[in-house]
Amino acid sequence: MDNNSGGVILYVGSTAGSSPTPGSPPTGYLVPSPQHSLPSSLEELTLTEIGAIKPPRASSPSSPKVAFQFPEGIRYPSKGQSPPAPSRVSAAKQNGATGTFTKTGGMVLLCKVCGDIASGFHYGVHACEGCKGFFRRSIQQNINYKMCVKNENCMIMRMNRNRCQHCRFKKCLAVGMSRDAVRFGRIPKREKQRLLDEMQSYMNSLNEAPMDVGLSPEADAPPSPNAQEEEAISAISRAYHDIFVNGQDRLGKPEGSPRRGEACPATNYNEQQLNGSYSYGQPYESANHRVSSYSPQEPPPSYVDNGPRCFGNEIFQAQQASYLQNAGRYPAFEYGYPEANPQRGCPWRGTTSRGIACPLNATPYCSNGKTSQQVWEEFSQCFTPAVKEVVEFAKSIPGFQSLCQQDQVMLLKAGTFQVLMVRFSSLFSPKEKVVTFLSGETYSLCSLRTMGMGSLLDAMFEFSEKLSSLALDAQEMALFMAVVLVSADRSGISDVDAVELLQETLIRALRTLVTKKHPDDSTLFPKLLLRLPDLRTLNNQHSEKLLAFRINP
Amino acid sequence: MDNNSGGVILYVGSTAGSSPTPGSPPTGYLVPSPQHSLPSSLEELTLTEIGAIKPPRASSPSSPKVAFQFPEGIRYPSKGQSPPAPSRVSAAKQNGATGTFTKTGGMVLLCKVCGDIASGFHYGVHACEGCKGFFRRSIQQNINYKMCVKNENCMIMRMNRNRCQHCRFKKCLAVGMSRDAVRFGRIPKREKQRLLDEMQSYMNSLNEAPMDVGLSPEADAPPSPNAQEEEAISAISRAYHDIFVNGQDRLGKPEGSPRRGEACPATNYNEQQLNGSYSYGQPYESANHRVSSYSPQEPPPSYVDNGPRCFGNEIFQAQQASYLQNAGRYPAFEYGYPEANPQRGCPWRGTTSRGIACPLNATPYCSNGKTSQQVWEEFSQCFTPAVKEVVEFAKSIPGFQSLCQQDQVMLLKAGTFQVLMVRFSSLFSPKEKVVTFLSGETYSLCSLRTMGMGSLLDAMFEFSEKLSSLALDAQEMALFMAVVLVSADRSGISDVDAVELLQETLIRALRTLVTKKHPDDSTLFPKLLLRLPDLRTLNNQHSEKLLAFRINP
DNA sequence: AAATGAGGTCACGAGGTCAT
DNA sequence: ATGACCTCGTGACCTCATTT
Ligand SMILES: [Zn+2]
Ligand SMILES: [Zn+2]
Ligand SMILES: [Zn+2]
Ligand SMILES: [Zn+2]
Repeated sequence: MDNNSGGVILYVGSTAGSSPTPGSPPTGYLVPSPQHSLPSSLEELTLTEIGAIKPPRASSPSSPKVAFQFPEGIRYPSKGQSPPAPSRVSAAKQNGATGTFTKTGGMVLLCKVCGDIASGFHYGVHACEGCKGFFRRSIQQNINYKMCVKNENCMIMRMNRNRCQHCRFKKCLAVGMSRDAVRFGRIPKREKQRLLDEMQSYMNSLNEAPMDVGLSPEADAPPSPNAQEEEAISAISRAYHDIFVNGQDRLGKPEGSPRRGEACPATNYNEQQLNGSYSYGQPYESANHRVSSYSPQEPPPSYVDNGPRCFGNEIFQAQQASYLQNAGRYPAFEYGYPEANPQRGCPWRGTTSRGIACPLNATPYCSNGKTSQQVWEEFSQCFTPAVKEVVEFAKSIPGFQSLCQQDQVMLLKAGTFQVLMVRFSSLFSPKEKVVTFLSGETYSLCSLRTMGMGSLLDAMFEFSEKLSSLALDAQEMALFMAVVLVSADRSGISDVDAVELLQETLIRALRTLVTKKHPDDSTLFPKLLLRLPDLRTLNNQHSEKLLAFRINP
Repeated sequence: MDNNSGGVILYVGSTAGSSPTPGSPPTGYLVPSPQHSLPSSLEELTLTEIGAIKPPRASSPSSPKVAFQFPEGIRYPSKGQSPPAPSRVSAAKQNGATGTFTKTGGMVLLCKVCGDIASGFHYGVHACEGCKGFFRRSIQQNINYKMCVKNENCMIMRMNRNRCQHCRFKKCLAVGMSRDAVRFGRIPKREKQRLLDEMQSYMNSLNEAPMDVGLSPEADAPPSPNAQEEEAISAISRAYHDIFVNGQDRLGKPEGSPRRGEACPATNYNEQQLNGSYSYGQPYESANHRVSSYSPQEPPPSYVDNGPRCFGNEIFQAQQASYLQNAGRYPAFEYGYPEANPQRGCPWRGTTSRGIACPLNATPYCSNGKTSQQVWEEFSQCFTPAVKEVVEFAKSIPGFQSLCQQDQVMLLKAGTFQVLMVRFSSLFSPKEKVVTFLSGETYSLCSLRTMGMGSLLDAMFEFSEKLSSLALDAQEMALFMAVVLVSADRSGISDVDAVELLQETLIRALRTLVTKKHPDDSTLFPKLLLRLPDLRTLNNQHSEKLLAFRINP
């Protein structure tokens, strides 16, 4: 891959940059710069901001913004500069390393020596300002750096490049820096084209075969954030489709065969942990036994994704999809549940006995004989099959399985209800205040209210209304669900940082996606995020309701 | 993390381009650079404070040194740059008492570890020569300082920084010093500019002059759609400052006279509605008689604070901040240590009887005789004053008073705790797991835990950590608080649309602000929004905790 | 003319020094 | 052991030669 020209291609993107123009109207996430008209031609590609971690630097207001992201990741101070002049783009930089880097047709290159952002092609190699200066100094005064205190094999990275001059210089030479490798003047057209092609194919390869992970020639090239996003988007979209849309049929089956084989690597949560009587919902009080002493767990936040790889971006027409697809597909009995099986169409249809258990079926006449508590308990039970799907879906989120088991379980406990709420929100029809079942039957809010779920139902309707007004498509819905899951309450999470990291990645991916699909509506993304608090509250209300019934039937 | 490297910015006078003659008195403030004119009074004030801060520096009593011009930060001297101001300022050094510290565009930064004047950005943090050297020595020879003789929670300040190496080193790490965080080379313009802007906005917020925002020459007067945003930003920033910063002193007083008169227009909520035993917290169950089980009550938030002092972030680093602000006000000894004088500084100080009621004082020894419930109840009561401030703050949010009274009340009920959580989050020091009071005392999580607030406290710490990592400045904090308020649960809201509209406006304003201040960090805005779900959960946990005590003391 | 990198410049901070 | 100073390597920016 990158080779000769040295340097790792990081990002590119022709989507509108999301970095809001500083000072300019806020609306804009994305808003491509005015003067840059888009394009197809290579040269036109503008760097987009990657939503990344701390990235983009916006230059002067009108200039095309650039963004890039940083590979390494943990934290860095930002920096950057903003030259009024269009040509040289100055990027922001994170930690101390940075510079004005050039954007070659929309890509950011990394320093071949230390991985920092390259400012150009120096001494024959794409290098950052720091390494460039270091190399210059090294050859000018013929220095004799003092021997390496270690084994002469120090890893040279942005953060530690100054710790061993000996090894840094060695690395410089190793990657090919040389006084006579200099190239003057502007980049030859064909060279530029070559770079672009390379990038192009690199990007493509990411889509087709996400196995990039270790392929980078230089060990130090972290996966570009963008690639990460793309992968997350496609992996999650696919999982969504496979599991929630196509997989519908499996809903309720006692045992599920691993998704599509490959999609479901290994992990099997302890039945004790996540099963049986699910009590998703904020694990508060209960799960909190973690109290004082923190649990030891130390799962490495390593990232690598195992998830299924993506394919393309087809656009599924979401909710309706599953709705339609499943109609008439489930044999009622499959949901074997307590009582029998009442209505058709209801996702948890099989779970309930004739109009009893499934709360959604809880129309007045259905509540015969059962106490509210029973109904509620069953209500929860009904979700068992759907819960399993959520678990599968979770597993397919790139990075989710890298979390330690405990954390995976905690997130699922706290987030499953929320994910399901999103998933089934289309069943609520806010306008008419009715719940529509797969069977096509509808129940009015009023009738359901008699079950004692008044406020919860009101809130659910409200939520559904807001969500549906956003009119998300399947891909967006999928990403959003993933975000919802990893945004669940962190109580009981042992490695919060790892979760946050994952969350950040997914949020970024969501923004990228939403921004791409609705470049004209910059409010969509924030609106989506604002649904999260509502979901938490819904989750709490649900948990409480359940608890209330248990304590005080 | 990152940039803000932390540190307290102190503004010091500015002389137009006159590089301070070393040794010469700083008198020369004034003549602010063309575009930046700051109130001279302010400058003087600051200078004074500096003097106060470094008192012992015996020798040169008159050493408030430093003066500079406001950096040319804005204009790029394209050609021969002529840095009028010598970068390295050697402060008065007559007797040998001196220090070289850098003045970044007219401001002096304080050591994040001990509060002394910082000499630069060392190991990733603004630190003084002493702490820098101390940290260097600590990591070079891997030292094992002997255990702290106290509770490992020694306050580290200039005067006593050498008393406990263990705690000093701990503090160094806590504030982020690390070999991996070093930054070499010159400060990127961007960052410098950012610091300046922050200071600027801080200065502005100090002034009443709300309209500062765009004093820039060309600032377009035409009311753009952003006008609304701009207005919201300045109105809210001002209110924040007036109410939470200046008004601090009133905290804890049983009764408060209306803020600064004007700030408190008219509206007075029915005492019955929002008063006495506040029950902010999610109004769910309660507010709407909807539903079944739970009894409504909600308690108060818990925390404490002390105050005032923290403003945002970069600008004032909590403890130092209070240190600074109070300088000259309190007899120096007050800052002493834990043992010193417990009470002062605690906001609800006045509300409680000696060391009893204030939950934060609820260290084991304080909880004498009281039941947990009592403590909690009183704890809640303590917030009465702070709650009133939130009400005032709410009223000053453009558009808030346009909502119907009921909705205003509902939002306040559901959102006050959350606003307070944000407001006082700086009192929690996640790293050390302690809560710091104005008095300088810190209470460990452990001791507070004995009060039975375990999980809630854990969550609060977690939240504080996340929030502080975003390093918001005062303006951002203000806007965020406004957003938090209007993003509270909507249960019981009669005109949801109106609230949503207001929310949207505020969100937009927040984004504009954040984007303008951190053009290089596009993830900040989403990160902020992601705090909302956490706040909801915190709110619920809090409500529950309170309820639990009431039901089962 | 525009693009682009070698070199130079000098603001800055890591480390070392040494009086205290 | 501390911390005020000092030295020198770094790297953000700039200028200018070279090439398209
Ligand atoms: Zn490099
Ligand atoms: Zn080495
Ligand atoms: Zn210090
Ligand atoms: Zn100590």
